[in-house]
Amino acid sequence: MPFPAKTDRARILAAAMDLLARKGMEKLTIRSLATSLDLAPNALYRYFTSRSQLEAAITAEVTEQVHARLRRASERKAPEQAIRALVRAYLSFAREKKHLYDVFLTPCLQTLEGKTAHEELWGFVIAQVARISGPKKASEAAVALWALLHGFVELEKAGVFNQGKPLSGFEWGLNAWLMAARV
Amino acid sequence: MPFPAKTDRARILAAAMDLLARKGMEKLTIRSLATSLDLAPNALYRYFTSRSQLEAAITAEVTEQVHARLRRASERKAPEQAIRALVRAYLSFAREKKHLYDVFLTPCLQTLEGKTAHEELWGFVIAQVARISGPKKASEAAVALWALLHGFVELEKAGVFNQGKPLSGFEWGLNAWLMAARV
DNA sequence: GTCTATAACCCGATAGAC
DNA sequence: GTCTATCGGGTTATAGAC
Repeated sequence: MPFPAKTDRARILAAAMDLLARKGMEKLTIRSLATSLDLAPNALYRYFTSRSQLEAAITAEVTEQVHARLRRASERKAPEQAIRALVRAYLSFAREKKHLYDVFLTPCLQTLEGKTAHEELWGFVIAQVARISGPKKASEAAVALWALLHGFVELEKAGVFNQGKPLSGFEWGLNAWLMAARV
Repeated sequence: MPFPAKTDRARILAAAMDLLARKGMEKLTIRSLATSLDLAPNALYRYFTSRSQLEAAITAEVTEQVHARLRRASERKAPEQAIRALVRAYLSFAREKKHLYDVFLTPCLQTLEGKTAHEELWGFVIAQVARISGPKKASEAAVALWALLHGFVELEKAGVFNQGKPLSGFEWGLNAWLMAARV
């Protein structure tokens, strides 16, 4: 074959993740990505039909990374310790991989049949919450926990509380959540 | 003078707010904004030195609108009713003015001497929270409340909880917050 | 079938005439 | 203070080499 494939979808995605983590989403362009792979820019359109398709694939990949981290952090732990470890892992991911977290909650592609990476992660969070809250209020408590986590990350990044001790505010909120969630 | 001013800063900002509310941030370009004002694109650079300056001014304007809404919603109410009204006003703003809320928590310009619109709003929220929590834990409780609000808005928008009754999840979280905040 | 090359259309921003 | 003209850099999309 005269033009053997010099790349593939996984290779492109890996290069995109690397570029995103280092430079952020605005600097991740088709051209810069192609350059990092030693390809002509439009060669990428054979694997991703548009930039938004690429973004969706990136979001799915980020979500799987978050999911894996939370799973590892909470496994083989008592219910409440599992939640506390999950929370720490979530916040440290958001801080360590700022640029990845930026695209975490944007629309994402389906991974398996009819299920998005977000939905799989959501199911995992509910299961962990149910261990301390029981199944009855697990869904509601999980919404509140995730909202607290995500809201805290974003507000801290935006710098709205000038020096209002944001982290202790988060811990106050987590304790309030635990008080209400414990069965 | 051969070229009398056809516009001014307030006029441009008003047109930008209108365009933003109707079409969203991606459609708000220097060119589209200039067209809506019947101006050449670069005429705007006399009033805003860059697009990011314009965005910062828009964020300040949005923040002032939110601040005004929350203030109106909570005035002349008992502490806990004021918080509940403030929360409803916040969520309804986020839903009614989706595109405005999108830019709410991005960096914004100073309005008065050395104070951003965000900081002024933050001070107001702390004061409202302090009415039911006391001054001691007001700052921490305010962080948690705002995180819950913002996180809920964003997660709902992202559609991560497939049909996990998001609103009842928020109310569950608000009740948990109230339990812990009440002095 | 995949890559190269290029066209046509957006964007933000700047230079210089009036 | 506004205009025309233009630059550099994004994007999609297509024609054609191999």
